[in-house]
Amino acid sequence: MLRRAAAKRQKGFFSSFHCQRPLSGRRHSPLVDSISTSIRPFPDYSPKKPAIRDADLVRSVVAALKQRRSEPPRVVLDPFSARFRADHLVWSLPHLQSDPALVYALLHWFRSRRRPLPAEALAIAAHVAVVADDLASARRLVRDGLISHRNFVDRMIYTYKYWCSVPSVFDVLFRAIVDINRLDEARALFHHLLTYGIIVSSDACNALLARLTLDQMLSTFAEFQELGLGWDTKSYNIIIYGLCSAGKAEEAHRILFEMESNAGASPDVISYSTLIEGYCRDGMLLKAMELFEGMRDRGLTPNAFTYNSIVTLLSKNGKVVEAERMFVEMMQCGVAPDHVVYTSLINGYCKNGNLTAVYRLVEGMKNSRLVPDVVTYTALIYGLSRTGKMVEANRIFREMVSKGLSPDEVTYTALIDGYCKEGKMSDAFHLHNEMLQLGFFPNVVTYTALADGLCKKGEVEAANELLHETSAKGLELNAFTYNAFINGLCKVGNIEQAVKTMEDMEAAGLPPDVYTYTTLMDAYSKSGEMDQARNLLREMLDKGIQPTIVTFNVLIHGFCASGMLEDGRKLLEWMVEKNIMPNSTTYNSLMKQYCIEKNMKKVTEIYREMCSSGVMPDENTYNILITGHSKARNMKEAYYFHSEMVSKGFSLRVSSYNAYIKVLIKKKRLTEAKRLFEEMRTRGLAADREIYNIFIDINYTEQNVEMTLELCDEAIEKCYPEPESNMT
DNA sequence: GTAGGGTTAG
Repeated sequence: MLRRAAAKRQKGFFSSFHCQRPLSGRRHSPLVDSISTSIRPFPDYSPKKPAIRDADLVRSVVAALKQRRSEPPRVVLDPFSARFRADHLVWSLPHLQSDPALVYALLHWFRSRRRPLPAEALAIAAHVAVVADDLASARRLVRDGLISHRNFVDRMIYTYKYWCSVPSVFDVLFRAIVDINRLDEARALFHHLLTYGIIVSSDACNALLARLTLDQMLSTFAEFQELGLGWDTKSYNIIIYGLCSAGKAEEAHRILFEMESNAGASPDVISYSTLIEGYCRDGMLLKAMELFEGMRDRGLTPNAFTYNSIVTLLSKNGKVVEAERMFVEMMQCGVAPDHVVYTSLINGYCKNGNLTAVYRLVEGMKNSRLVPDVVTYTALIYGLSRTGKMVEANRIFREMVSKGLSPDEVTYTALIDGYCKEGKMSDAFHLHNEMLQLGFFPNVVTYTALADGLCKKGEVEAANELLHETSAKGLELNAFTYNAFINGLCKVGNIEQAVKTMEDMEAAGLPPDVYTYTTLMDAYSKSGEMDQARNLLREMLDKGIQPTIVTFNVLIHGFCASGMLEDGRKLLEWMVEKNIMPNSTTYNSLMKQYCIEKNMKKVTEIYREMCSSGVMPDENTYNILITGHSKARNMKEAYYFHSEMVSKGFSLRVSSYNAYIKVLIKKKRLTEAKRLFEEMRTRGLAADREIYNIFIDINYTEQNVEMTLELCDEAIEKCYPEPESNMT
């Protein structure tokens, strides 16, 4: 009798829980509808029934929780602790369904008793949380469940129907699986849920998409779409980003076209900006600009990201004036440049060495109340370092630290490289040690800068040792590293070892590039081995590596210096054909050799060609022309170029002074000769013995005793090397 | 779901 009453009570107690809402998959695609015969219902849940004593305990616990909710759960629940098992927990949950806070409190207390939460309890609590729209709790519960129970997904499905859950619970589940990187499991869940007629949301699937490799991304995209998932704009953007990151901007562009014809997911600012960034990364400015205009035509306003990609590419290509034009346009269009865009432009001017513009932009940033961050400071330090302003670079470094910003390995490397470029290797290594002490890890870029610094000082052996240590640390040397080292070997005259290192480089999976070849060609050129240089050029071209202006200049210089002027000229023609515009260095090589061969007619011809190509003569050009014309006794030409040179603020070098002064004396232009001789002495430059002798004679003849003696002393000091002493 | 900083050749 008693047992029957208890049983009745028990039934009544548990039948108080009912599912009111219809259960179904939230979204049905046509495909899923068409195969709806294969959709199965969610399983029925048949929880184990409690015995009477258990039901009583559950009832007491539930009542206590509900009635004493203002008290700490521990105080309320601890008295039940000894008898309350995992089963009681599950049995309690139906009575707390409408009160998620109590569900969480009970679970929390149970776990605090160092008892593992059953998968079922976590699954039920997750359903309760999602139904109550408490997604943050749902995420935590699901994550817990997934990490601690292998069968958690099954439990979620098993409890779904009974707990009147909603399909979005599976979005939470799916995302959590993705978040813990169990990507295959996520994919399997997508398929499994389809059998219940549920399609995971595109938003949850996007999280999966973004974590896949490009190939998986593309196949999953196609596969899920086939299965009825309607991907959204964000999904397409992930694909565009994936393709662009793999250097496949053109394929990404096809995706954009696809979006434009697909009403469900039209491209937005991010789609365009991502693709523009992709083209910019590949250096395809025209394509990027085309898209930039294209997006505006479609009524999409470029944002700071969009502008930044273009500003960065222009800066990288040395077109910093155009970059700034873009920057100004951006402001005119009402898009406020942020600290990233400022940093990009600052970096552009730093590469350019234009510190005036850099400081102007820093002011602009301040006026816009934008705060420079580590990247901005690093760009500044880099700009100062590469223009040799190490004192100022250090000051900025300290300023950065005093503002609470921590330099990182990139900041340190910029500063270290500055010292290396100045040849101050002990300062560079001092900073390297400081980095280590502060717990920063120098990387391959840092070591490349250091090795290059050592190489430039001729300390190739030390560089070699450093690079071995670098490798021993597990850092992988890159093409920059090899090229710097090959250059070091070449500069100490060890071409053989340099070529061997190029082979090592290739063996290490780093194909020699245009820097490697140009370095070696330069070495062969300077040692007069033009056949070897030519062989390398052929090898490089066969590999499809395009020569740069530096490559051409190296070779033209080599051919000219070896007296092979015709080959030099042919290369000049060829570079123009290849649309690589020669610069003053190119023409200087040719003019210098024609001067040596005393063929001033050719020199003039090339000079005219240079001017008509719009290439401005540099200081070296004037020195070559003045020396050449002077030696050919063309005083008028020498005079003309000297005047022009002075007006441009360039200076003569010693050999040019000597040649020019000699021709002036020969042509009896003594006043001018004397003026230049004095100018030379003021600048501390040593004239030829011949010139000293002439001026000593003149002064002696004019009875300028004091001046005569002064010049004699000076001539002895500067033109007559002291005989080596045998006394030591 | 999109952007910025450091290393190599004349």
